[in-house]
Amino acid sequence: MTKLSSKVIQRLALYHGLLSDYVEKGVAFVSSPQLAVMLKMDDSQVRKDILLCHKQGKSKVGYAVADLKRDIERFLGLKKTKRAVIVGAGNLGFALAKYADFKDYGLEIAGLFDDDESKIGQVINGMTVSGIQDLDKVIYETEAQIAILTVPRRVAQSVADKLIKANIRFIWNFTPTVLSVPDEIDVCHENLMGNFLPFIYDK
Amino acid sequence: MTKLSSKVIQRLALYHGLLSDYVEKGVAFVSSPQLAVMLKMDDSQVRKDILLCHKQGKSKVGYAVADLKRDIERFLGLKKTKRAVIVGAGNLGFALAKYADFKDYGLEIAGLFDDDESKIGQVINGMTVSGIQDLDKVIYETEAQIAILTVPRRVAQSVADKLIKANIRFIWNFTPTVLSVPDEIDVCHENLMGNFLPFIYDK
DNA sequence: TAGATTGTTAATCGATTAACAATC
DNA sequence: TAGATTGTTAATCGATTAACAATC
Repeated sequence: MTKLSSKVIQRLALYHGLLSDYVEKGVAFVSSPQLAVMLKMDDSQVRKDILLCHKQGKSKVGYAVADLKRDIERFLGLKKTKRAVIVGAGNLGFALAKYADFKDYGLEIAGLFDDDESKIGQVINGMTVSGIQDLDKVIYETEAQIAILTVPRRVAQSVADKLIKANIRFIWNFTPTVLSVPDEIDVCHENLMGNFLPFIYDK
Repeated sequence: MTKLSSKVIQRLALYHGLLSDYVEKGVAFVSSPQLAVMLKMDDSQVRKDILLCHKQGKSKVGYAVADLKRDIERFLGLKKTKRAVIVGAGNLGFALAKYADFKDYGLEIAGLFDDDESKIGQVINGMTVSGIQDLDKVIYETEAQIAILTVPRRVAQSVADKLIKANIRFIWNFTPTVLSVPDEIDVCHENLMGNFLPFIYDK
């Protein structure tokens, strides 16, 4: 199969979110023009994306909401469990630790870490904040492959180095720092301000 | 001038961030291949982007760090003050209220709001949490055009409606909900899990 | 000079949009 | 039936990459 582009995956995730809402409202069918209007996009794009994972659209009525939702979940592997540790127990780390929607995507938080003594031992969402010294052990025991990096920028690179030594494969980077990492490590840089700038540029 | 694509703006913001680091380290010149390696991209892309705002590259040495940084700032209007209110004083709202980097981009937080009595009056980063009933007044007085939405998903749409009535033009949506808004309102949907999924898909 | 780099054009690549027959 | 929608191909559009002369 041809490799999926990031954009397709992102769009499928958006459809999936809308479909969850429709399921909740008890709507049985939804058409590509309907989805397109919600997302302000082209309806043939929607159909093309959906065809990647779902072959049962019905003329005149559209797609069966529950079936399509399930097919997107399978296609994107949303039900597969992915274990992650959160490093940095500041407000952002706490916010992500409490983020209920992660579990809809199979993302399971296996630990929450900080090097600040005053934070260690705090309990958030049933999880206790551990010291950085326990990082290796927890990553090893839980087989977590993902690290969510929410530390202050000045320590971002050094913490990333530690994570890589502890065998983390994916770093979800919420700091504004561009990390230097070996090629085999995937970094998802959550460039907040960069994402937002295009919206206010020139307006 | 032709309209800039989002991608170009995002890349310029990334160069800008790297240039800040170089300024701090006292590096005077940086070349397009150097920047390209850091960001794992093509060097001719870097040159093309830079040419949009800076015409003084030097053969053999590259670009003057300080000058290029300044030119990107002017080009993207980073020094122009943009006023925003944060609605939702949970962990994420607090994290963003404390986010020091916003001011590098001219984003000024003019207020922090919540409808939870126990949060109203709390002080964060020199700012006091106000009740939602004060939203209209503060938006009017500060002329804030931007709202950063960090409320729970179930109230996201109704709070967005309030914001639009209060004359907000841009909504930076950190909830997982796709908002329905009139055409003249710009929504930047910070689709966290959607951004991350492409990185772990199939791996 | 030799070699590294910019500025710039041309070629390629991929993503989006338009169009429409087939379907119910 | 008439009309709305899917599935799918073709056309368009835009973004990325390759290539290289000019520069210092």
